Amino acid sequence: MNFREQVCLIKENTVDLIQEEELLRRIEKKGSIRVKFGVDPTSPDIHLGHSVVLLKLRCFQDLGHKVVLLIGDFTAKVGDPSGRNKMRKPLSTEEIKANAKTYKEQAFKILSPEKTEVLYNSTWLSKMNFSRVLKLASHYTVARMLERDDFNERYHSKYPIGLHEFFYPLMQAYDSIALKADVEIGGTDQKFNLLLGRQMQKSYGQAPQVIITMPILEGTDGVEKMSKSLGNYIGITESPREMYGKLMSIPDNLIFRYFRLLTSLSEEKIQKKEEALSKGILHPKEIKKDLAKWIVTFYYGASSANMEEKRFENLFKKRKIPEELPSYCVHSCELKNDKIWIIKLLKLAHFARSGSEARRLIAQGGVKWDGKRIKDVELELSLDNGHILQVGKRSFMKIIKL
RNA sequence: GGGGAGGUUCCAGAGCGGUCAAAUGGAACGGGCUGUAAACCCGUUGGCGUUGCCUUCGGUGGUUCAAAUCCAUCCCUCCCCA
Repeated sequence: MNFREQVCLIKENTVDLIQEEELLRRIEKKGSIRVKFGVDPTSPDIHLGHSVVLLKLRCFQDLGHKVVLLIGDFTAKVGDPSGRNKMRKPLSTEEIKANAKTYKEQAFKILSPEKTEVLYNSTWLSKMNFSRVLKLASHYTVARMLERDDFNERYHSKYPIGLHEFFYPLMQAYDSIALKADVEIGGTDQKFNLLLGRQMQKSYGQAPQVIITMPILEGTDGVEKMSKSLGNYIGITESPREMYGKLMSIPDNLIFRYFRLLTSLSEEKIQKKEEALSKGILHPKEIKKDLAKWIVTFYYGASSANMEEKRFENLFKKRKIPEELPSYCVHSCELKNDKIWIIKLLKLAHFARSGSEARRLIAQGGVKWDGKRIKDVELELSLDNGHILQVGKRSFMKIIKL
């Protein structure tokens, strides 16, 4: 692949690439360049949203470039104010350490460890003395700092901005100087920080880094950005089953966005699918199945993906009861005259948290016993072996007498 | 330091003496429709072997036949001015 083609591939699906020509020049000159990606070891669980940037880094690695995974163990003590309207609470050293470890493990599901250099910014930041900090700060002005959306908003709505928070972008910029980064990549929410890195490198007599921003991925609800706290995320350590199921439940308008940002399927092939969909040749469900399979295969391999696909078809399309299901053993001491009251069983099997909830489920027609809908809340069930209790459309449990 | 607002059920947020297990919205759950979805429609959302009873509206005490609602006090949050 020639250099120009490399740049085109890198550029795919990015939001910003500043400056494209500079990127080309550096690749031509060096062959292999240093791509910086900084992570905040605050929440260790990586989800598909984070994977967008990681996959782009992987793309760099596949082209023979080096990724510098920078763990912001020092900056975590400040907390990135990006997109926040509050100060973050600083983490303890132990938490940071533990998070960094988990992060690395998860990131290497995507990145190639051989082509990744892991560094910690405490290495140089903890050695900064006050005069060096002052020098760093003198290269930037308050007014420019306040241009940043989140600071601006906080400033005008009178939310407190810790003075130390101004140092977050400065420290991040200093990291680029320390690393002599050729490229820095991040989500679009990082644009300000990334640009500042460019400017500070110039102030320190270095060639300014190329910056790349990647889109922020919407979560499974299709509206909000994917995040753990909103509960609309798909974690990369989730089981193949969860992952497949969640992917199948994303809204249709997200299918191609996910294809572009989460798979390495070529743009050309994605466009073919889009076309086939709009012409009605392909059903959206089929394309979504493809997507789910792609992603599950990436993380767990083809056999897992095939298994989940089959299971899914059986469960949802054919409405069959899955072959393997969790079971619950009823202790004989719970039985009266060899029978158990349905309400009690629902509570024991954790299908309902209270008797009232169990009654509600039955009243609403959500409970089935061996496939037959239960209507009577007073029902007493006799348990010989292997009955199946179903609540809602998807939860099944085999009930066994102990 | 001075002034003001407020803490209600999962969340947001009404209620301001009885008709309140508490409006409305979000979320969740169940049913329907479907492609498994989304959207949409209907229903449910304190507990109890449940036509009735019991416990909830920041904590504690009080007024009253009756308190989420009134009073006192304590705790906590937020805003404005300095």
